Amino acid sequence: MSLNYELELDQPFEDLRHEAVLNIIRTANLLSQKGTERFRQYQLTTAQFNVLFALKYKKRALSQTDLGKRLVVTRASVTSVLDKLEAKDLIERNTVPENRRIYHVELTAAGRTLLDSVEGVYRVDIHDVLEGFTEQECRKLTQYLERVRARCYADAAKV
Amino acid sequence: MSLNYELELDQPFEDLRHEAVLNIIRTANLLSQKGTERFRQYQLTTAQFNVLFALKYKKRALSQTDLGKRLVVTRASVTSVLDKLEAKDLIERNTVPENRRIYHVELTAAGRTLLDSVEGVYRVDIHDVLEGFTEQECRKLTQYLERVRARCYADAAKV
DNA sequence: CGGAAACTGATTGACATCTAACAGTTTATC
DNA sequence: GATAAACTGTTAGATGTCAATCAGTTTCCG
Repeated sequence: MSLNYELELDQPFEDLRHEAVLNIIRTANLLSQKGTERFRQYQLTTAQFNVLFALKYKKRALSQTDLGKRLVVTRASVTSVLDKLEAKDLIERNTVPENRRIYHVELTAAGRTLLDSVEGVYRVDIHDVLEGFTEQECRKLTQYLERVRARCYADAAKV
Repeated sequence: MSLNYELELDQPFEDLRHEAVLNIIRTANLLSQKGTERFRQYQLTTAQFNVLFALKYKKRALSQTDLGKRLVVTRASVTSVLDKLEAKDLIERNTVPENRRIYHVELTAAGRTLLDSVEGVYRVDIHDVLEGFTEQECRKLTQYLERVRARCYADAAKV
């Protein structure tokens, strides 16, 4: 399904770069929406799932700031999402004697159990969405996107 | 910049498909953020810019529902964004005698002037971000993403 | 030691988004 | 023609996000 059709454009895209950028954003939105629907079946939002997922696979204790960097979100957002998860007893904030400014965020047993349930379906969804892609094509797609991100960082530094 | 590095993963991604999906979302977030910063220089949010842009290039009169479909957001969201734009006199809601349920949304002169200013810089940004991509590579990237979206639609229908 | 600077998490206010529900209008159907 | 169904825009409430700010806490230097 091309964007031309979706956007009701009379003529094909005049600008291949513009088309590519819009395609990236559009596809990400669609994928996010798909995730949102899936997570809702478990009374989770995407932000909440992302936190649980990050906590499950962390290699070291994470503070709220760490989580924010990991998920590319501000500390304020982390606070808000953790409040919701804490209210559901899915995570806990543990004080750290060595540094009284921070909390180490951890999954509770309930949080781990819930995440384990969602994760299975989540991984199936991922594979469904990229069904038909060879390993080579996955790598190529990833490489393209890494190049785009590298340009974003370069531009940001330039400005 | 690979996601492995960004996510502080000790080991390379075990799952190429998962890596590709996360790359799509991550890259879109970065691009959106870049847009947000740019638009803010003109006191516009991304949603507001999207509306103005759609209105400039529409080929026929658009109702609020039409705008929602075009931008892939709900009618409720359109109402909210239009309220903001109308307060700034950038758009207007015109009643339609033939159908008293709907408004035809149009740019005001001020709205068109503002958009014309932003659009120039916006297009430069787009090209910066995809600098180094050949036409062939842009097409390939777009094709990959269209395939992903096609799978999303297929899956949604299946469920 | 002591004050300045940096860091952390929380809070507030603005925005966008969604779902669900509502009221007015139009269309369809009997 | 009358009633039901569908459509349109709005509103209310929830969530997430951000920027900006605040209050502790820690670190860094002089």
